[in-house]
Amino acid sequence: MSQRVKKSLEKIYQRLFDQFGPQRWWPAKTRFEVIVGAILTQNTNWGNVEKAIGNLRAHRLLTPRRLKDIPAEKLAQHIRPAGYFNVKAKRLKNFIDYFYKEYAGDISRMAGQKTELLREQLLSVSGIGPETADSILLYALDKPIFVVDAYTKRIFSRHALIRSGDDYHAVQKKFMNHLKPDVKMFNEYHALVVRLGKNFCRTTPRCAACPLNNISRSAYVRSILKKS
DNA sequence: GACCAGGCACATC
DNA sequence: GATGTGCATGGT
Repeated sequence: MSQRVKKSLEKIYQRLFDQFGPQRWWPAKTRFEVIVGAILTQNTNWGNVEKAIGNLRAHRLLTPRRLKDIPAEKLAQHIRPAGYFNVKAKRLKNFIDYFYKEYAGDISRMAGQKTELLREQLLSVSGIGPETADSILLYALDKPIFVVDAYTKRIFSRHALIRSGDDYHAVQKKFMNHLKPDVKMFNEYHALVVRLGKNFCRTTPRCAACPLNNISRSAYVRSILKKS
């Protein structure tokens, strides 16, 4: 473990938190709703997901039992605004099948299981990849897992804390090897990265208003940039 | 009208 | 193992 990386990751977290404050993720009423949202938000703007969730709520479909009983084709029509509605309907049904098979549709029972086992199980469900699995673990089940997304890769490679070619697991390891496993902090950290990514770091490498501006000029980053 | 958004599975080379 | 493609809506 590198002390400099640890310092940088902690400093960036602090800077983002000071700038944006607590993000209060995940925006959902129940843990089950978090899981539904995690699948619906794949490659999709959150506003569209809210519309789909609104439809599900209006039709009283936001329970494991109701989603178990509804056919995928019918479910797809309710979640249209979230995009990819046919594949996402199947993915929700795939999760529900697993959820009943392993935990009888009981979220508390699921939450009582070990993180590593849960992650393995979630990844075996067709339609749940690393980011969705980790979002479920962290935001629905309160497991200390760091969620990586496209923003994380873009922002932290620009700040030379990861390599641009690093895969999901490599990036996740970087964070988890250098930060204490803290559910509340991991929760905020990922949400803050998304917040930053939405507002800054879109196209230009560095913009003047970015809260991380002078962090990227740290001695550590300078030394990395010099080498490359 | 192009481009993007809190991915993933599958085909092809 | 790397790279390409389909899936689809709604906002900017």
